[in-house]
Amino acid sequence: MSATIKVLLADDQALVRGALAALLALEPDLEVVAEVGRGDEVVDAARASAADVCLLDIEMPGVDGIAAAAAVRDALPGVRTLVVTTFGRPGYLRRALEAGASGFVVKDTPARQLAEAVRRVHAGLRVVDPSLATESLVDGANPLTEREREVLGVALRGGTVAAIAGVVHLSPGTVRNHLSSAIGKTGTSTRAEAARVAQERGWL
Amino acid sequence: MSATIKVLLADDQALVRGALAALLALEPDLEVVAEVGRGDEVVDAARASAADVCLLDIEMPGVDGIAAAAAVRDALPGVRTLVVTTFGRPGYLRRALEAGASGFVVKDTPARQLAEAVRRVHAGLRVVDPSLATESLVDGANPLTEREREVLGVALRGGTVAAIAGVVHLSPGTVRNHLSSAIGKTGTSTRAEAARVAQERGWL
DNA sequence: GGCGCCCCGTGACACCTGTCACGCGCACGA
DNA sequence: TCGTGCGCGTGACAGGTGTCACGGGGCGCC
Repeated sequence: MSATIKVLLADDQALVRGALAALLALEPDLEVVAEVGRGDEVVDAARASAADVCLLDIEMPGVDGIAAAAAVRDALPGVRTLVVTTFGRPGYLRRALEAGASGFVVKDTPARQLAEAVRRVHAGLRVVDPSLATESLVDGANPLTEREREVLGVALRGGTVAAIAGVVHLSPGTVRNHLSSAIGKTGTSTRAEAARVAQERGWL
Repeated sequence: MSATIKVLLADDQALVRGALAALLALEPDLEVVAEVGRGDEVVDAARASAADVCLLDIEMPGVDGIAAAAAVRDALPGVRTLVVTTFGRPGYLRRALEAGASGFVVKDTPARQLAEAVRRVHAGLRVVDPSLATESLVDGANPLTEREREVLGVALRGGTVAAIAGVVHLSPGTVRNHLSSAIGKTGTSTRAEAARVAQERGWL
């Protein structure tokens, strides 16, 4: 058990990663022992560096921060994870906690609170952005079924129903039905709108 | 003429702002004299703090970083601006330079280069991310007409042709023609795809 | 003055989309 | 066992969408 808390940083933007490292380096009881730019490098780097807390951004190429948190929970049960993200979507918070994250912080929070959040997470406490905690309760669960999420995720990139059907290996008619259902559940009238709304709410 | 370079930070994410401040504070010849979270506060803050260089993020609520750069150029001709952004869209680079920015850096760049970029900008040099400079030349100018951009920008949010027509005060048929033209110019087959592609290329 | 380009509008057409109804199979809980 | 919900598929239909052709007007340029 070391005197300092060993922190791993995971963010795809090198500049932000370096900046966060500089910020945390100001704290005498924190030590940045590893930096990675991809979600699939988190577990290996955390093991190699014996990190105590992993700071994970959600938006990363390949494996995102939520999946990385789940991987850390499964592979390194003693390591805590703290998800830091740009967008305060309620769905993100819920999914992050389900993935075993101990904390959830938005990038809007003051810089000084980050170090404190790291300490709390390391102490075994849960840290959740207060502005999101209430929103998350009001929001509730994801009403979309798995197939609806899948179809809507592909629809997010545009393309026709036939193209979507090819990607998800479904009949075009079934794709239309799922899209129609998703449109109804999001209160929209177009699949483009539905995909946008669903993504904003973290339902994808 | 002061010994240190006075830097103003503009980024809507408080955490990133603080982290960048910590990063730049490591350099003895740089001094962060102001931090703002909105584009429309840049000019006033730069004037009040007598900043030499303004570090501007593009993605900001209200006035974005590009518009802020133009405002600084008009109001404070002696102040240099350096645009820092998440997305390396060629169109952003061109528009930033047109707005009078002296530099353009992506958040993917190594942290150490940021301080160097600030020094070069302060010295009157242009700093452009090399990976984007070539792309920008290949890409060329924005092929979309003003009305096409307008219509496509509204189409980005989804909604039907009639809804778009209502927003831009045009006939539905005209909206369809503009969308059709934009679809052709983007090489796509759907307005949702066209809007996405156009945004990725910085054409909006 | 012609010419080209862009903006704006109309009309028509094939095609795609969103919706509804209906069916089948499967898993789960009462 | 039955009912229920979900996934998957089909068929049909009104309405929206993308494309094309055709006008007219304004503007800059040779």
